[in-house]
Amino acid sequence: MLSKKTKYAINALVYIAKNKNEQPISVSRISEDQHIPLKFLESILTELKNSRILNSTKGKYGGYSLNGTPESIDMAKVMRLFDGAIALLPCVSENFYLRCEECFDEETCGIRQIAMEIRNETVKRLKAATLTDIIKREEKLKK
Amino acid sequence: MLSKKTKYAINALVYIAKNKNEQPISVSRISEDQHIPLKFLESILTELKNSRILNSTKGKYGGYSLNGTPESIDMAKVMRLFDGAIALLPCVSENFYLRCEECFDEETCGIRQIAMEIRNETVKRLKAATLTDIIKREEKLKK
DNA sequence: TTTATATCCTATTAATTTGGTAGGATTAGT
DNA sequence: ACTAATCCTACCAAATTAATAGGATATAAA
Repeated sequence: MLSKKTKYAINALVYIAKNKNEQPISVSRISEDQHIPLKFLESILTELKNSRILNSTKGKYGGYSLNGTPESIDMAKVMRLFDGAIALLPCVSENFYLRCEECFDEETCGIRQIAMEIRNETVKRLKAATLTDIIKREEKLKK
Repeated sequence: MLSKKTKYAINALVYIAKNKNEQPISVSRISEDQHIPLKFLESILTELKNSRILNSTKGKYGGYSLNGTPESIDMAKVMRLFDGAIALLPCVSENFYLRCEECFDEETCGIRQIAMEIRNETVKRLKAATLTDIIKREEKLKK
């Protein structure tokens, strides 16, 4: 399951991407439009900024804008930032590898192999899910 | 991520499946062999029994045995029992559907569609991961 | 230079989930 | 009766998740 943080983050990013020709967008505006608790959203956007997914400008008329193109920001990136590993088992995680404690021999573990296949498939799809892709899908669904 | 409960459950089930020609297998034996805390395992096996995945026989020489064939028990079933939904979003869960609170219109939600595709793929693979399949994979990997 | 409106920073808290224990009642084979 | 097993109810501790509080700092415009 995605955490609320990740969902909020993706919603906020999509929102910013949709309005990216405008000025930087303020936390309070996103908070109201997307019904995300203000202070919570603030901390989320700070994290996104710290990991260089967003830019920020301070002061009046300031706010947040995408750092890269909407094609360069995908769900895998956001999930990993807020929820950590995507894999079902830590021992098959690309970015957050940990040995499974209860596992005797990693190399011959049956469920590990399955978890690895699922991770490959899932990561592939999450990486394809860029902001652009998400917005395109929404437009198609609206017809 | 799979919870420890799910991992313990799968390990225990695989263990029982491997020794299924023997008498029913006791919690304490599985606990020792698989390094799973006794009382915790007890509660896990009780849940597996309540949902008819295991049979139990009480009293001396009692213990647990598979209720169905090892082909009929798969990871999807076990995961759903202990961790709930497999899907990344509650609104695409087959067995634990819940409306996404922050979502305005489910029908036109871009990330929902992505989550649905991932769920389909993941569930397919988890259902294929029966006890038999897991054991076969382990045997292959051991060579 | 004041004011309005932003982000930034540090800390704290509340709620939920996860992982695990404790202690005894009940059942059944020898 | 004894032994070894499941069953049952309750409890607890640690970790994670979801937020809130309160102010410091920066910036554009009046």
